[in-house]
Amino acid sequence: MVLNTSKTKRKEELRRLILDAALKVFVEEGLEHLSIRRIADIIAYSPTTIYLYFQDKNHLLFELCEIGFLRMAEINNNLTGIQNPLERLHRMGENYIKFGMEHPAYYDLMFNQAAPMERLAIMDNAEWNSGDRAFAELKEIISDCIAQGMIRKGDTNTIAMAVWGMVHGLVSLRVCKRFDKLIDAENVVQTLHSSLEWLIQSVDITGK
Amino acid sequence: MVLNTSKTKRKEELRRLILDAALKVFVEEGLEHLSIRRIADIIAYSPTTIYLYFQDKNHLLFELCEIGFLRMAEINNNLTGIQNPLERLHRMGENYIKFGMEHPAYYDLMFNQAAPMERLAIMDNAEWNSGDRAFAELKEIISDCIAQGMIRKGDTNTIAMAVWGMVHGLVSLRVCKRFDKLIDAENVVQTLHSSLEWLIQSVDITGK
DNA sequence: ACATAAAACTTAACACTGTTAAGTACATTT
DNA sequence: AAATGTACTTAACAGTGTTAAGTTTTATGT
Repeated sequence: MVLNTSKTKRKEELRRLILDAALKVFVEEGLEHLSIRRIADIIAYSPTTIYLYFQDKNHLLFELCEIGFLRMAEINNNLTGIQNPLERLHRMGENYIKFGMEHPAYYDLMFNQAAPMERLAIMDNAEWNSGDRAFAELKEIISDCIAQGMIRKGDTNTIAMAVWGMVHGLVSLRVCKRFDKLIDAENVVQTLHSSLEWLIQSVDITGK
Repeated sequence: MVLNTSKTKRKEELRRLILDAALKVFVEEGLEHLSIRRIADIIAYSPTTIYLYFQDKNHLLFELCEIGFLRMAEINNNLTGIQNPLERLHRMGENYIKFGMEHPAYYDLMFNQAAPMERLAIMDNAEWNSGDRAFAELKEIISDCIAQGMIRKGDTNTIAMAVWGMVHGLVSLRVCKRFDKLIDAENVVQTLHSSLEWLIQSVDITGK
């Protein structure tokens, strides 16, 4: 069967229209205001039409997640050129923080919300390609760090989880507003970066 | 005005009954199944009665959070007796993981969900006592670690955020099921502990 | 003991939510 | 021109948080 006929093209166009509308709402007004009916209003179709293009809301949210991962990959383009793997790791963390601060709605959806993952959980043979790719990239940098004796040795998966965890924790607590009543509001983002720096320097074993 | 009259006592009793029912539902069936009407059914009152005891659902969820913090504090009772502050920190992290694994619904509510924090955000003079207490305890341990030259020096707030972040990140990603498609399911919890161990040992500067 | 006042609770409704079964309008094919 | 198939809509179901208004129960003062 031939793809990219004018039929499938028109199908793809409306699909994209739905995603764009969804994106607009949840970026500008937050995930709690993103409803099927709201999307339908914007694109001037009936709510049920959306179900002809997405199995259910979780599937739609998963697609928004995927778009988020693309945006995140874009930000990580500035890693090329940094030879020192620990510096790469640091910069990757900085990018992670930057992404979380600039796109809190995306971040929440990609790493905190249950909905998008439920799509994956249901069909248990499905793979999480975006997650896999990002995690593999992280593991490669960590392998390099170990190979060059820059961080403590250990199982790559274990360290990758540790490093991902430590950066995600900072961003997640910020996005979920857990620092708001504990840390002076003006300094939170600055302190986020300081925290990452402290962690990277603590993990660095060169010259110790 | 005298407190604890039979009037206020009966008020407190139903209040407690509501919280207990809410707790039962959200622990056994998850936060997404916790509705005002569901609680009302269990306690055999009309849904609107709940609004005589809680301003809105966010306030109720905040109270559940507070109960969660009490449970967490209980788990941390095993810290007394550990003199070495870095060991205390490690154990505190272990407790954090344990709590997250045993009470994922609580954990999600306490650290990921927006709803309970919105109660605090609205009335901007309100303090987050549970959070303050836990954060202060963490900062004290970190002060001790610094004083005894066990971790890199730095601003206490910065390091407290870093340490909280690194443990929360691990637990949060697990509770939000972000490891499920990346790490072998049987080993996740074990790897969580290994990751924490790697982090603690990396942060430890004694004997370097 | 009884009228009055106050507290406790319920009914009915509003404005939403995701989702589905059934039906319509239109374009394409035979 | 009739039949098939695609694209889309209408109407409804079962659920959500929340509120205004009304009812019932309890407590109080005389």
